[in-house]
Amino acid sequence: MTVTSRGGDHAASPPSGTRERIQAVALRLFSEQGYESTSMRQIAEELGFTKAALYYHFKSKEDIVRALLETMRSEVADLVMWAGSQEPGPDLRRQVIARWTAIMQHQGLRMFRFLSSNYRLVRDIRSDSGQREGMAAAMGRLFAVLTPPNASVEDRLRARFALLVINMTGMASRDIEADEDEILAATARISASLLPPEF
Amino acid sequence: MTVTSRGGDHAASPPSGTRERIQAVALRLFSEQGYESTSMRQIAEELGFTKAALYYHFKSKEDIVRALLETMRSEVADLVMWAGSQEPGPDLRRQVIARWTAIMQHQGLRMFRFLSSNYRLVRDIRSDSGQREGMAAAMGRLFAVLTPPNASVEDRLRARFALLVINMTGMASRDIEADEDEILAATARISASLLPPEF
DNA sequence: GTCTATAGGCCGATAGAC
DNA sequence: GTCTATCGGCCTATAGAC
Repeated sequence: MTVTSRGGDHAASPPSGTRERIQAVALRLFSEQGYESTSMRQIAEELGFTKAALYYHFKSKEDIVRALLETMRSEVADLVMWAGSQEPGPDLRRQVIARWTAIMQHQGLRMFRFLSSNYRLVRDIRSDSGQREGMAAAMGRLFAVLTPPNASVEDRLRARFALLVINMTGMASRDIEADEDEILAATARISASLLPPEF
Repeated sequence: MTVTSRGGDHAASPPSGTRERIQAVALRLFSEQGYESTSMRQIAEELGFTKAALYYHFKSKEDIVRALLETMRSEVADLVMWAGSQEPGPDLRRQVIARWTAIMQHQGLRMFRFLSSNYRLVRDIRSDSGQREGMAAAMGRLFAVLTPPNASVEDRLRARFALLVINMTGMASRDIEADEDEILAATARISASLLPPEF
């Protein structure tokens, strides 16, 4: 998955890993400082080379965002595909919460932070690149796993909040002194209690 | 409250309302487009004058942020003071949710969006202005109203999530087709169900 | 209170050498 | 793949006229 072309040569070139390193650094800086206040120069210097070298790997700053979006989209799509292959039921819903938590502990939290702080940027980038299916659609299919077919508005909201509280854990626990593990376990219980009742 | 000085003359000058109009426009643009991509020129033109005139009212762009922070801080402090004067109990907790919802429907949602997208900026601005008590402290006292004295980690998280879901309603309901009123009512029920049980 | 004009700096992006 | 050098543009902020 994610077969995007290099800047200089063609597709599927030997995996130097430079693009991935650029993406990771860029995502970290975007989520910590904001997209606009992170310059191409800063990203490059953090990686030990100059801005011009960066433009060899990505043809523009927005192109880095496009790559980040594709990475996250494919991660969500994978989770949805896995969920679609399982038996529906309370057990599946608990496992979706666990997997979502795992994604959010990887690069996901940074990604989520970036997405919610740059709604317009992301929307505008995605609308000019004719993408097959966006992350919003993938999220919609994920929520469908968590809700009965003709769920009420409240139940549909509950499904969305059940995943959102996981993303908000950092913000909510900033002033709570307790191990991270205890906080994550408590959040998982709260998330499960938010899910709409059995169906 | 909020007796900050004008740019040109001294304190308590006649309420031309220009500062307030500048704050409102700036907050809207900051929350919609981001702080960095909103320029002083754009704020000024939206109000029908030029950038230089803006610098008469606020000595810098960060100074606008300082004024916005003070406005929000005093709103939270007022809510905390009111809650402190009431009888504790389930009824008070429901009313705090209702008042929080009201604040968030005023300028609060924009403020919250701005705060969570510009954590570093806000922290750096507040640390060099020696402010008596920050918003974080005011929020802490608000959470205390919603939790028993020696609450568990889970209950403390529940209190924070109960308020956070109200701020997250817009994001969670983006793909749900229903009136705003129905969504708000459902969110209020979910928020109440998140509060830690009676104490 | 609002204006024009400008200083001084950083930005994204490109050209072309190595 | 990485570099130096540069372009054109927009930014925050200030000076000084009205």
